[in-house]
Amino acid sequence: MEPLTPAVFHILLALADGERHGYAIMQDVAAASANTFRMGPGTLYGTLKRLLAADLVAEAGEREDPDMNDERRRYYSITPNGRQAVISEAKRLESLVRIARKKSLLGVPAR
Amino acid sequence: MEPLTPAVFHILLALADGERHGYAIMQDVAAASANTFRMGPGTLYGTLKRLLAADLVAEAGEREDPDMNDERRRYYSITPNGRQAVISEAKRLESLVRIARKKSLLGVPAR
DNA sequence: ATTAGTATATCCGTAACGGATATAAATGCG
DNA sequence: CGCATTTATATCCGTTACGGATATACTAAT
Repeated sequence: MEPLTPAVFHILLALADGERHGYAIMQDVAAASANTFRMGPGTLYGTLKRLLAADLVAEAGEREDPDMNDERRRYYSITPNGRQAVISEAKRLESLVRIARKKSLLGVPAR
Repeated sequence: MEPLTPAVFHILLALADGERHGYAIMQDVAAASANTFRMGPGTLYGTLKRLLAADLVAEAGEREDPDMNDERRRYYSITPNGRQAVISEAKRLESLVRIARKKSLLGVPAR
């Protein structure tokens, strides 16, 4: 199944620490990439649909929070399969970065 | 232009430290990814053609080495544009890995 | 009330992937 | 030598994914 496409990886990464609705994922991705990677609605909802079918993401139950309850929102959470997929993709990327560093394409490791 | 597709990134990474012919790139990629990522000839030569058109890669002159001179081989080298593209893509990946680490998807930084 | 922002969804053209296939030269080996 | 395998490049084409445009409608702010 790997490697994951950038869109898939970004979505799973956004969901890794808690469920989110679609629009929030879009904002998260834009923020996380410092606006380097812009994911339009076509990509987002299309990808989300595929992720649901592949059981990497599941639709979460309604928010119980009485206030922040926008009827329109649909919440998504990452599945065990999805978590496993992000992890192994993250490891793959890590090893690519390591190779890039070995070839002097990157500076001192920043963390 | 970014993000780069995995195929593009792998090819540029393979060319980053010296020119190579197509088949050698394929082997390099397989080795670098520990056979995680297999790039068939369709992807390789198709992508190479696009990279040539985009001026990220250029066809290098003939090998002067008299021995290892397989007439069939076509050698490719990375262009300044190509180098700049791998570098910024590598930085992008680095920052994604950093985010993944922040979300506890990765273990202790290995280097 | 009207505008801007939030939120989801589909359509569809384009680009990219990637397996299959073709071709042929170089190499290894019994 | 003769033959199989590996090396090497190339194209074709079906399938998938991306991503801009568009549509719809609810919410929030002034």
